[in-house]
Amino acid sequence: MKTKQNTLYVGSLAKGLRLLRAFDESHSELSLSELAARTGLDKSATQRLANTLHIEGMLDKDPGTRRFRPSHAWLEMAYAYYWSDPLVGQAMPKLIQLSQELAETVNLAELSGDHIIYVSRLPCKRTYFAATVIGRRLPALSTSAGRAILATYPEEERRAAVDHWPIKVFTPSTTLDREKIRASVEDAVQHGYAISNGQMILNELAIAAPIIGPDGRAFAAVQCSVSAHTWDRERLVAEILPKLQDTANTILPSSQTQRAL
Amino acid sequence: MKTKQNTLYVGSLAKGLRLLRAFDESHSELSLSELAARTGLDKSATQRLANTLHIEGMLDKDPGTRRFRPSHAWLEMAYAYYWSDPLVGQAMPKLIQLSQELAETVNLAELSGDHIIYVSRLPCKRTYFAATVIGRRLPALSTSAGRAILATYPEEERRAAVDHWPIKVFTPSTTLDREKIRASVEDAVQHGYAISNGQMILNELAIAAPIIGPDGRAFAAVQCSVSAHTWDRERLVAEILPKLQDTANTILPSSQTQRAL
DNA sequence: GCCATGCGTATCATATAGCGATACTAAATG
DNA sequence: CATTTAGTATCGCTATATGATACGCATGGC
Repeated sequence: MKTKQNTLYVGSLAKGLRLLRAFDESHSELSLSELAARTGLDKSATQRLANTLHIEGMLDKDPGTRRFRPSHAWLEMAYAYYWSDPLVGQAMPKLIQLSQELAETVNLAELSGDHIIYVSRLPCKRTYFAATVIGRRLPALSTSAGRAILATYPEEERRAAVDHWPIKVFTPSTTLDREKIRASVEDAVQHGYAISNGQMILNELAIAAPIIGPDGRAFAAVQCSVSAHTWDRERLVAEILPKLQDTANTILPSSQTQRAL
Repeated sequence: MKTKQNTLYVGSLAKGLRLLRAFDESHSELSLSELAARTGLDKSATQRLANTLHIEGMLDKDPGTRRFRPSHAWLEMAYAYYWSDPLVGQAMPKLIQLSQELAETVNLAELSGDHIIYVSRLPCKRTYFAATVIGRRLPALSTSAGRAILATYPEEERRAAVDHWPIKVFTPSTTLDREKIRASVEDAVQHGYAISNGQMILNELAIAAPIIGPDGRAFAAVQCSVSAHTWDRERLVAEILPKLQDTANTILPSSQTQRAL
């Protein structure tokens, strides 16, 4: 571990965090050796760190299988997060209102580097599980929210982002052609909203409007996703967009607060 | 730090976690010295640990004020949690359905020691912020969900819990009298549901039905909270309870999975 | 305008606390 | 029953975290 030759860097803590990050949607419970394998740490280190996390209540341990799982503390962290994010407090009542009016799933997404992360989700219809829980991180370029946000950036930055930000395949219809993405973003520049089609899951239509800060830049967006079986672009723009934009426009991030690295 | 004279315990990691836990609803952003004060660690340790957490992306740092805040990673942890909790996947579509039918706020709460924690929330009406976000931990005895869960326990355990589990005052009408709580729990034993009244916030009525496992014990509950201005106990029982119980009954925790310490 | 205070940052000698090889135990696998 | 695999425990070594100290930069009181 020569991650940093920095005296202000505590390696053991960093390793512990590696263990926590070993858990994700496809690794929801891990044994000691799986943990060791996934983190690249040796068995002893893994043992000590996992044990510490367990004692400190960050990992639950099944007495039978001896496998580790995220504990309730992981949810408490989300709770603490919410209080620290000035946007959420502002937005929440308005999002509830919106979801009731539309009777469709409404999300709040924030930019997080070159990804977006769903900060709040108000599912109104049955959908796949990943669409109902908060905290999902997706490549910004592959989402309507990401494109809507990006569209508020100066041209130079838009270019660079479309050229370099990551893309990942989720469905057969996920757009991989960066020129098509560029067109979609530039379209969003013109109209002030972005639409995506089957990027994350087939037959899903999503529309997003940016939440624009005092400097003209967005770092969050309100998004609504519906089924392509019952909706099309025209109806989306006619029936959903107005309220969506109204909502986005009334959410003004407290000026001094920008999410910094 | 003589937290544990245990060679399987990594103190630095534990201290790092202390820093994370220093953030809560009333401490949403902290400076270095506040962190040091709140954790009881000295300035140097705090500096090193906070810096590490920052480098590892667990804490954001405002370049201007140099204060730390929870990062988006805290939400990603919730996301990972959700995949690890077998109940949530089961329950989510049914909760969405229920909230649509009732047009009232529906929550999923799990027992976590002597507290309950809100695992999923589907707000349908404007309420206070804390009621709209997941991860809130509350004394089980002060909530309808906690009482409904407790009511599925054998008499001996119920007694002990009502005698010893913590209570905290939230509103002028929070019940502090343990005998009244006992009555409420025993009532839930009889009827299979619990009602609470203004425990967390004034003029809030809540009703909860336990999700009962194969062993007859519950460790989670479906809860619905409404305004006492427009609802009363009778209507709650007549109009909400049936659907609430139906929903709770169709959620069966996969038998082998019990949340272990 | 200047000094005092408080806070964030950086440095460094020291010993403690984390390291990882190894050995032990228990439970699966064939 | 032999064999493997995974979890648990031990222990001497030294790399690593420690915390006292010093520095620089703001803020604000006088």
